[in-house]
Amino acid sequence: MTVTLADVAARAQVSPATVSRVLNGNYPVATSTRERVLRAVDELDYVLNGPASALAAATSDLVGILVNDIADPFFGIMASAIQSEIGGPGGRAGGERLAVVCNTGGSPERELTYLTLLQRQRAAAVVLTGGAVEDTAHAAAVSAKLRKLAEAGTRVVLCGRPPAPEAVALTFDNRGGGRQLTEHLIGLGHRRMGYIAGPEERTTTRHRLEGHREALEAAGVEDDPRLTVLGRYDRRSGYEATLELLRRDPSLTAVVAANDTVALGACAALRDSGLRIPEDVSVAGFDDLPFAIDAVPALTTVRLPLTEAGARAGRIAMGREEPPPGGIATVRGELMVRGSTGAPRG
Amino acid sequence: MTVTLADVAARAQVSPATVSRVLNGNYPVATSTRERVLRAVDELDYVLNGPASALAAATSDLVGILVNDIADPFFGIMASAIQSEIGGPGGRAGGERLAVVCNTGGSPERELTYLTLLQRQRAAAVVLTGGAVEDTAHAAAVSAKLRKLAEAGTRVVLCGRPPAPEAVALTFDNRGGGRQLTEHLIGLGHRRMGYIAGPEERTTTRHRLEGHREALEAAGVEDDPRLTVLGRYDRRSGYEATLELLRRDPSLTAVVAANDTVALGACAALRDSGLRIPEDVSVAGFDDLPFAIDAVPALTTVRLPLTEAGARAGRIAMGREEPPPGGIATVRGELMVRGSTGAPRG
DNA sequence: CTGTTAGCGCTTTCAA
DNA sequence: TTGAAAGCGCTAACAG
Repeated sequence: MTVTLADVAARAQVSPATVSRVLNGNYPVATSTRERVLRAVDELDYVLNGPASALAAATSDLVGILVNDIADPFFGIMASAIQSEIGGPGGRAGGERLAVVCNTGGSPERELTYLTLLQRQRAAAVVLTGGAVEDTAHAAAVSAKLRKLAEAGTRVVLCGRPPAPEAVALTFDNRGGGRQLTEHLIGLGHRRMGYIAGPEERTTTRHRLEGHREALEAAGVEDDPRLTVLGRYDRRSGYEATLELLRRDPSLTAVVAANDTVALGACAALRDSGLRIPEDVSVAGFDDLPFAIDAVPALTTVRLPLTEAGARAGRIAMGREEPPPGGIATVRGELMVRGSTGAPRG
Repeated sequence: MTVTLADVAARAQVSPATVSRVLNGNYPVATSTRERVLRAVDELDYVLNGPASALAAATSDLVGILVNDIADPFFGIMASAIQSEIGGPGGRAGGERLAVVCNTGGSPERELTYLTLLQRQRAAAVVLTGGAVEDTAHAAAVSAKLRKLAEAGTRVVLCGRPPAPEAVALTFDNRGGGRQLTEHLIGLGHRRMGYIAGPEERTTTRHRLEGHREALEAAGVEDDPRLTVLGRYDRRSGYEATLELLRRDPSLTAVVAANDTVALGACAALRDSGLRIPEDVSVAGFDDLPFAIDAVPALTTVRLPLTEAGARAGRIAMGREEPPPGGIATVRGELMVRGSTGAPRG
């Protein structure tokens, strides 16, 4: 019913082995033979059987990219960059790799499930993006999984995620970025700043917050715990947290958000409260996603080179670029000062 | 070296077939036997070999989701909804399906490549999202591919894409949405409206534009071809097209954008040109992505139920919901009137 | 409810 | 440069 390699071989009057060699292009085959085979492939409209091929070769063309939230451009941009370096020629069979992105939704269980599924598929490589969850048990489970994947020959790369001994890592300097941002605000004269953090157990959350606190401490500014609110990485969280902060301290002059999306929610809450940005309250985000510049006023934020980092992670995953020395590279953010931050009122 | 099903069978003192049955859960097995097997699986840390399993069963647990631009939340939101209905228990082996998203980048070649790759993997289902490219040759090639996939037992579902005889389709009523939007503007008194369209060959572009023109015609408003500019579905395109429209006709009183992202760019261009929204120029978008409400002023747009449609497409792809009668369902958009549109000046 | 027995379609030594 | 043959690890009849 479905066309097999044997059918192609028969038609091209060669052995199955030869067809396989032509298709994989990793073995010398006479030009005339190759052409005959290729013609037969075309005529029969043959499509290689991936599972069979993967079974025999003990490795597949699958490359998995794990993201926490596929609806968030932060991940979409990275995933796109990673994929752009993976898809296209270069794979084993037929010269193509199947770069696929898997959405964990930020759930540790789903992360593990996807890792297992990719392991089951004998994936050629796996790239994990974004912050990790800091639960000890989960971290250990992920580590164990990554180790097994690596042992089975799967290349494991972390992108925008803290280093792990089992993998090559391109890490974002979230702490440094957070520090720069708060230093900027302190430099403008702010002393009472609200901080809207992400989910508690996420490394990204912790590092950005730590940077914020480092800056406060270095400047001798009091770190009032009531001015920090935990939330999620979405707009709504920014909106609600801002109202809460305003309730706790109506005199605050700035709001630092865990990321740009949260910052947008913060802006909306401030506007709805009749406060002007930045005259009454300054707002800062993080990531510099494309929409940050379209906020009104444009958002002061920390630009993370998502595309560059993703592309590099993709190349490393494909073995087309050397991993950084020690297996770890830190990618820094760049402070983008725009209209949403200014001197405090009064 | 790597643990196989036979190892598990030996350890559990049963036949390989029994282990397989336990793992696939699609066959009666005595509870005590099952437990013994499960224990052995655990003890040996066994992971099923996906390719082997797919080869033997002639189908895999892979479900592919094709998107035009993974960095665009329009697709991210749909993909997330689709995945949420697919991942999790219910699959064949180990009860899990591998829902993966593939980023075509809007390229017809990559679309075809991914389809071939998924065909090669014997994917259980494929969901194609977003507008199609209207090139005859490409359309034919895609049709042929979809037919082959369907013949091979892969379920094919289109989500937010025009219907095709080879598949079940949930189509967005882009034409109707476009019409509503322009009717709304005409109702406010606008007569000179600029239109920023998407890429020429995309069905989404054409349908939305057709809706716009239908509304103009129905109201007897002149459709000046100079007021329509083609572009891409991104912010920059909206920015540049708006400047161009302003150059062509400084008296225009409204700009209708192909989607929200483009509308954001249009807003930026208007602001940079010293024009107020909506006092000087009204702006409208399409899709109602999360950030639309955060624009200043909030964007008037057409809300598309991306999450609902995606979830439904996912269920249909899994065979957990009946396809709509005739294989086609039209999903309507809802006009969201917000602050970015108002009566024309003067 | 469980075991036996053939393959699934391809890759890859090993020979020629 | 090509062919023959032996599996890769699993599933699915078919018996029992």
